[in-house]
Formats: sequence, structure tokens, C-alpha cells
Amino acid sequence: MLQGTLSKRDAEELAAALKALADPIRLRVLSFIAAQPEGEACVCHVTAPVGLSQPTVSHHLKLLHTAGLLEREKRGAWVYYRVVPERLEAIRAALATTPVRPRAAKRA
Amino acid sequence: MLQGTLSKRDAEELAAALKALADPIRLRVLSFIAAQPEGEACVCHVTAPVGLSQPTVSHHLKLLHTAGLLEREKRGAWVYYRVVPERLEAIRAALATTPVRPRAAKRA
DNA sequence: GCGTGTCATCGAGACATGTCAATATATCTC
DNA sequence: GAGATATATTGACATGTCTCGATGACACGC
Repeated sequence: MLQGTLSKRDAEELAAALKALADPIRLRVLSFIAAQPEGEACVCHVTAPVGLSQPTVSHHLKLLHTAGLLEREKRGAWVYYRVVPERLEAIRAALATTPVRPRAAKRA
Repeated sequence: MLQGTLSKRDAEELAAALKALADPIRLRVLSFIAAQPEGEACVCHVTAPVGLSQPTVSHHLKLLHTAGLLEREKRGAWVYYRVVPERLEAIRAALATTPVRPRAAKRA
């Protein structure tokens, strides 16, 4: 997708997605959740590893969710977050400089 | 690289690289330069397409250069910038969730 | 050397972001 | 319903980022 000059709208969209990723805390949260055996984690489970207050973690989770990188599922009093690999893959594909191989980005 | 939980340092490094990309102007600048037939462009050539002042464009170019995404070459009064595809590729590789195929990330 | 053109840096203003304490909302248990 | 636990929202503060005009630094041609 980085072949021709990006349109204003495309650039803004891609930048918004990258902005969600461009934070060390959010990257750690994302990788932490992805690394769970069940592939999911509730907020209270994430707070300790990153060493920040619960509201702050909640805020980051919200940003990641809004960016489509995490999906949210409420189960009782808990809220479980799970990574959306397709979304991450789409962002990676958007950064490809070499012509996108037809197969690689196909599965949505 | 997004397999285990990212270390603090790795997360900060990757976040810094993504921060350089996470701006619509910089994405457009990057794609614009990459789209040039010669693969390079001088500052004055970039200013008009993005519609911002010269100091602002210079600032963005500096950020991209600092992040290792652009290389700088001075030729007379002009300064030419060129995309460093390996750097972009490294960032893409760092975002891979699926186990990295041994071949893909090999060429540094 | 002087004017012109290109690029970088500086300083300042406007705005966005990360963080927390305090509070609100929701759920479960008793 | 009261108390306890989990999560989200609010308000406030500090810090970072984007942008510009003004200025500085360098190269070229006369």
C-alpha cells in the first residue's frame, strides 16, 4: 500500500492505527495478552505486569479496542480482552513497500 | 517478535519506531519519496505536495531520518532523502504475531 | 563579496497524550 | 439491600507534538 503517494484519507487512517500501536505500554499489553495460553486476559490480570494504575491500563485497553486491535468480552464482573490478529496483519500489510503478494493479505 | 511479552526495552524501541510512522504527514512524505522514479526527493520537492511550510517538512524529514526510515544525502545546496526499505521491513517484522518464518527476516 | 536559493534550527503557541486520584457503574455474594 | 470486587469515566496536571515565522548556515552564480 506504500506504493503510490498515500491519499490524505488513507494516510490519516493508517496513522491512526499506528498511533494506537506507538506506545510502549500498549505494545506490552498487546504482547502480554497475545502470550496468554487462552489468548485472553481481564483488566486485573494486566494491571500488575505493566505496573500502572487500573484507570491507566483501562485507558490503554480502550484505545487498543477502539483501534480494532483488541476485542472486548464481558463475562460477569470481568472484562476479557483478546487480540485481533487480522487487524494487526492489515496494518503490517499497509506498510509493505514491495508489491503486496496476492496471497498474503487475503484472509480477512 | 510479538510472541512473548515484550520487554520494557524492546517495547520502547518498537514504540519509538512506530511513533515516527504514526503521523499522516510523515506517511505521505514517506510514500511520496518512495514513489519517485529515482527513489529520492529533495526537501523543496516535498514541500508543495504535503502543503506545509518548509520548516515543518524539514522537521518531519528529520524525525524520519532519526528513526532510520530515510537516508540523507547532501548534493550542493540540495539535500536528497531516500527511503530505507530494510528499516520499514524490520518494523513490519517486529509486528508479526505468527511465528516469524526463518527466511523472511533474515536479510538485515 | 553580494544577492539568491535551499535547508536546518530556534522560540512560541495551540493542541494532544499519558498518568493518577476520585468517583461512578456494574456484578456478585450474603 | 449492603458490602466487596472489577471496570470505566471524569477532572486535573505534566509532558510531548505539530505547526509556523524568524533567523541562521551553507552553496551557487554574478
